[in-house]
Amino acid sequence: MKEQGAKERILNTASELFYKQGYQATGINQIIEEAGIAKASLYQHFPSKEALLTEYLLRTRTNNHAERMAYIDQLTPGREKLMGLFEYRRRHMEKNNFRGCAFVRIAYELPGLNEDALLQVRTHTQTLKTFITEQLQIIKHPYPAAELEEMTGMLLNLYEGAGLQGYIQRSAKPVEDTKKVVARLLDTL
Amino acid sequence: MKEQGAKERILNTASELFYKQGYQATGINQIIEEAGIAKASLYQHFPSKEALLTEYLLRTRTNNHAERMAYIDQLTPGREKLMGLFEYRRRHMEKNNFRGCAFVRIAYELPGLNEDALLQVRTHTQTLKTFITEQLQIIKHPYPAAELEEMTGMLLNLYEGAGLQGYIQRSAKPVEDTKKVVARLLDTL
DNA sequence: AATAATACATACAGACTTGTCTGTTTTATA
DNA sequence: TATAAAACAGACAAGTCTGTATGTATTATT
Repeated sequence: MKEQGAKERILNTASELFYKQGYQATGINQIIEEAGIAKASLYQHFPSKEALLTEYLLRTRTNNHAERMAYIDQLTPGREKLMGLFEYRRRHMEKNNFRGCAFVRIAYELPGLNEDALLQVRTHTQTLKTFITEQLQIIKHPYPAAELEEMTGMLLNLYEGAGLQGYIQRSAKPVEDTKKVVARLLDTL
Repeated sequence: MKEQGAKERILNTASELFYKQGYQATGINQIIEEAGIAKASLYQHFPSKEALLTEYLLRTRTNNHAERMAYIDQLTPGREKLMGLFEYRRRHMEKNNFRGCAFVRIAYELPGLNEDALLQVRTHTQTLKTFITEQLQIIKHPYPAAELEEMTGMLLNLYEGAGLQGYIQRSAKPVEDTKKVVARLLDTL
């Protein structure tokens, strides 16, 4: 059966392996073997391993965002959507065996990340930040700019900090605990 | 001049390189070259590269802790010491060109980290947690157990989250902003 | 059915990796 | 000063890595 084009199959396999094993630990040969394609075919679609990384990051960012939004869209704007962000992270962690955020992983694995890739990581962060700000403004309106920015930063830190702890402990508890704290925090607004 | 023993020189060089470039990106050959020792000498002191990693983590944990405490010891217990933790992180980041926490780096670079190494990472986290709890108890006494644990987790998340953001943005701003938020947070106790 | 594009298998280059081994030279101790 | 320990230089093994090249087979289009 001809499920999908070679290019798609390569990128799917590479993405999975990059995320699970890391970029450096994943060799071209493993990718072509698991994707079931020839090496020459890979290099016809991607000029280098690094190009594969760039596309992986781009695609993962889009996919992650879409999936997250698909979950959050069902919720009512404001407080509920904000809580949904944390709940989604909890589910994501359990589904992915506590492997953490793909972008944080890459950022830490490759200290000398090229500018393109680093931009993807920063864009991902910015997306989260914007989302948080928007929801906060729905909860409390008007929200003084300085306070709004402060609160946004705080929630982002809690979000990332909980994710990091969850990864290190291989547990959903940090995120669950943080969810409760955030719930209380939002009540004070 | 005979500055230091070969073993020390190896470990110093390896530590520096592991931290700056990452573990995988650092080769044995680079270590011996920059340390100015022979390859045979390295393998007389360390059975493998992985053993070098283990000692690196152990030593870094001890050193980091000692250095942090040397700074914090000058401060008065409670609120000031807690703020000192964040201020120390800010300084540490600037001094180290925003390369982030050595343990977080390793934890993300090597998804399949061996148990010994992972234990070092977790111990580091636990040390921070304990410190935070102690200082909180000084500020507010008695502190109900549930609330104390909650507040500890929150501060740890803010600490780690700010560090992560600072690393990604290569900026001290996230930590500085978080410092202010924490200051206000501690006032409410 | 002929042509063009795509994917195939696989050998190969060249550089890298960790770790071993041999033998020499320096250093410290008795 | 003799002996033992440690560090030296550097070749080598055995394997990995990315990327290229050659030529064949499959697929799609005209």
